[in-house]
Amino acid sequence: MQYWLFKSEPSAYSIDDLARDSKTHWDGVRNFQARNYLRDQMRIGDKVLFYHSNTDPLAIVGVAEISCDPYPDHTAFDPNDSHYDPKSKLATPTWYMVDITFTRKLNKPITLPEIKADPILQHMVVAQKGSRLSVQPVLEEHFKRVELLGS
DNA sequence: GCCAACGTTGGC
DNA sequence: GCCAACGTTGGC
Repeated sequence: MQYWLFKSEPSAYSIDDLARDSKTHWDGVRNFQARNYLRDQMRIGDKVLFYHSNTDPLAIVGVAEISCDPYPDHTAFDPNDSHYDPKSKLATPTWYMVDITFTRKLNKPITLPEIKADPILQHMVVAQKGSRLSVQPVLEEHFKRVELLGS
């Protein structure tokens, strides 16, 4: 079982949206490194930290769980979709997605400044300068610490 | 709104 | 295969 961090701009899709929907497709990933994590390593039952980017406050705001194995991202096949990619073919899809299911909101969101100030969490990928990956691996000790600090 | 960081594209 | 140009992400 592995741990991940998913970034989302709350104006596009927030933790409250996920709480309302209970479950969602994580579509639209169009970065090869993120795709490789998603397609090759994510499995049912993996745990996800939900992070709000491009907003105030920047913070880890909740926990979710991967609730299906990876499958082709069908939005890449749809010319009318903003994530359309003509190079992704039905027989050989370029892009993949997973479903995530809401677990809970943190009682206390862990803000990016708090992450950077914490002796353990400061090593998270999301705390590194220029860290743009929208889907990142998370170490178990980091996941546990976020749960501890956020409860 | 600015811009650093980084990925992708395409000319050569 | 190099690298300049360009586009995007996302913190500040």
